[in-house]
Amino acid sequence: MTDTRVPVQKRSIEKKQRILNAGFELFCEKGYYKTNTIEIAKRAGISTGAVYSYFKDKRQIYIAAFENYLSNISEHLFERLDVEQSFQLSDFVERWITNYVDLYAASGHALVQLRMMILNDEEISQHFSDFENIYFLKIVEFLNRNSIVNEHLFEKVYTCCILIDALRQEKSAFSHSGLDFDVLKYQVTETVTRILSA
Amino acid sequence: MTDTRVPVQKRSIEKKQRILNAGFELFCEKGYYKTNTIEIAKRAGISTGAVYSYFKDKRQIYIAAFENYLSNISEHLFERLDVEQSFQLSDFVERWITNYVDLYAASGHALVQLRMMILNDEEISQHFSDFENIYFLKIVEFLNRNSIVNEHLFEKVYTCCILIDALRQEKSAFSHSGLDFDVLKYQVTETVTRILSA
Amino acid sequence: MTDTRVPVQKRSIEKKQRILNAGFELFCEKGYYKTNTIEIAKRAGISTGAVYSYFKDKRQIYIAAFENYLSNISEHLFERLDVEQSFQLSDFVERWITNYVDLYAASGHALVQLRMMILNDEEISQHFSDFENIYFLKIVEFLNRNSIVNEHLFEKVYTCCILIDALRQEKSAFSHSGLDFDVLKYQVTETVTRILSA
Amino acid sequence: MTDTRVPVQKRSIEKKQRILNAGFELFCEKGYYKTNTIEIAKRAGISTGAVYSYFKDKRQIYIAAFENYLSNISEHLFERLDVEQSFQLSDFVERWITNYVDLYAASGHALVQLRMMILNDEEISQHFSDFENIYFLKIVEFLNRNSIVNEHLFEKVYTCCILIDALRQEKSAFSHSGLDFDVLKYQVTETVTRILSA
DNA sequence: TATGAATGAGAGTTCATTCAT
DNA sequence: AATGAATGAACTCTCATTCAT
Repeated sequence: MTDTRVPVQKRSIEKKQRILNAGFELFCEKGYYKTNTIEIAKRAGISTGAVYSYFKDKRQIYIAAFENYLSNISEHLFERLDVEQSFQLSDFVERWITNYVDLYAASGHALVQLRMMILNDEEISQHFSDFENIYFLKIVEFLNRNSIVNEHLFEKVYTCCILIDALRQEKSAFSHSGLDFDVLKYQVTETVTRILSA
Repeated sequence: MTDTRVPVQKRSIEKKQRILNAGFELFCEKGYYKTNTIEIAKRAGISTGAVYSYFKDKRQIYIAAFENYLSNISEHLFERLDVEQSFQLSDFVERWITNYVDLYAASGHALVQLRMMILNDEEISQHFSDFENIYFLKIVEFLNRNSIVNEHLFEKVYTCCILIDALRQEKSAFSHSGLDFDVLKYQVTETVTRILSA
Repeated sequence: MTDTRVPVQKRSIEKKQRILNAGFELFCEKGYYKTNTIEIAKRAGISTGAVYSYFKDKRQIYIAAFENYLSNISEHLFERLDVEQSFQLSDFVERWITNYVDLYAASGHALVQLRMMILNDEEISQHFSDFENIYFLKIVEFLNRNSIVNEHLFEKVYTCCILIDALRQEKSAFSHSGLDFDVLKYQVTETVTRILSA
Repeated sequence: MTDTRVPVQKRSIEKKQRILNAGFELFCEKGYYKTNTIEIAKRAGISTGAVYSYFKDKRQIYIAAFENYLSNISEHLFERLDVEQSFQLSDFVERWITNYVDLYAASGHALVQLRMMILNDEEISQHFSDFENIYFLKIVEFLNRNSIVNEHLFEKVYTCCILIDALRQEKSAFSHSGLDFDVLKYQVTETVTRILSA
């Protein structure tokens, strides 16, 4: 079995990225099982065979694509949160929610698709089981740095994260008829602020 | 061409139920795409062909199995909520959370699997797109009957439902290391109560 | 293997006939391969199992059904041809053509279906390979009895049979747009008469 | 989902042709329903999967194979009929019969198999319902060009076509014991000539 | 004897992966 | 290095036939 190439040249790196983008798009649109490698190759503008010189198999594309996505988005989020100015909880919550919804809304079904694959595939599970934890811990750490040091902060942050993600999901994936997004956003902002200030 | 049988006799009904149970278990364990019909038949203790005299195709097994699951569990939940005694919000929240977690925890991955299929399969989507809404509305109605009539109640109930389901998920599907379940439960109970009493 | 029953009682004989009729209808409508035994049983008003106590397998139903059909129809045809009166060739041809078309038109696709099965199935082939020959020879014999004794009469009769069956087919199975049936009938009558009088 | 390939390169075109030939042979030998795709692939010297990159499904192989066959043979026939020389009816009939029998005899059962599928399969019916008409009309047109302009020419040509095909069938598919082929050929030639000269 | 639910081999088809070019 | 046609195992589903009731 040929080792999958570690791309060093510009062209190579760019191609690998094209595969990741094409794969990510398709996995989000149609799910892992309905996406086939030929289609990924086609959308990436390369040949089927080439895909396999960058990735051992379809699963590795999935893993890399979602790793890429999560780390990109997490990086962007924390960049936007970490503004140089005096820390105000209510400001922070507002920024957190707005930016989170914004950033994740673009790729609507990504997180549900990922959760499902974490359940159904051992290897994918191993790669991603911690990704949420890392996010939670980064938030906790960020709050600590800004002197928010509550009892049970981890559980509180977890609760807040869930609420914010529900808001994001309502916007980008599952809309429930009868729900007013702005009311919901207000509701979530209030609740998160209250939880963290307790 | 062969019509799917509508079982009327005991033996038949029981066999149909065995298929539903076998299917449901496997779909939860391994997901729709990794579960094959031969395996469903084997676990139900019948032949492949027999499966197809009860269900038109694999997708119909999925739909029936999850419909069965959701309606059963919803029925149980509302039975347990609807206790004859003076209504106390904090009692209600306590009962709601405890019973919800209990009932849904048993079949850990069911809801994530279902959500994924709702995203990725047109026909399944049509069958289930409303099931969450119905649950939310039942809760709203229940609260109304007990004189909880807030502004934006639907959005509030939605928020609460998300939190409670997150708690359930923490117990039965995705555990995050470092999270203390009891602390989380306390946290969720507090928050839900506060939201609904506002 | 249980021997298939030789029905002696009235009810039995009638049931066997019902299977033959149901089978024949379905085989003509949809062909051998698209007709299934459950459907035959259903149309015959008996159970699937019962079919197999009258016939060893599906193929035997086919064979018996077509044997039944062919002998019935042949009998009727020759009854109608064998009128007690002085023989006139042109009268005979007229009667032949009219009655043949009449009798066979009722079961439109039977003969094409049969021919195909004769090609595709060894056992069916053996049962029916002679059925046309017998018909040809009966006609030859009939003509001989009525003093039509030409050279190469067998080949002439064969040619006539083909023409008459083409007329029948035009009426009952494949119509070709632009063909006028009455003109064609006149054409065939003329040609047949001329061939036999030469 | 995978589009069927439209082959442009030599190798590809040749392979598609190999599938058509293998399919055609098998469909003629054993009929549509007894021929399976694995067997077609094997005889074409390729894998099962490859078949499906050239044809959407088994039925499309059938349709393409017979379309191919019919158009090839029709082309050859009319090439051979259209000799540059003064037109003589009796010469033409002789050439018609000889060449028709020759060309179609090679693939004995093709036409019976096709007729059966036209009866039993909606989609195949649509593709081929006109193929006989086209042949009849080409002959009519050919005769017109050569100044054979009778009343009811279409019906006459139809009758002739039937006779000639019966002769072909006698040679290549169903032989009737006791029939002398040469006598029959003479008989058909005579009859066709007489019909067309009337 | 009659039933019709059950069987399971075998069909058509898909698609992740390979490899000759 | 790149291509994309080819592979073939594995899937879903059908139906002639059997056999417990």
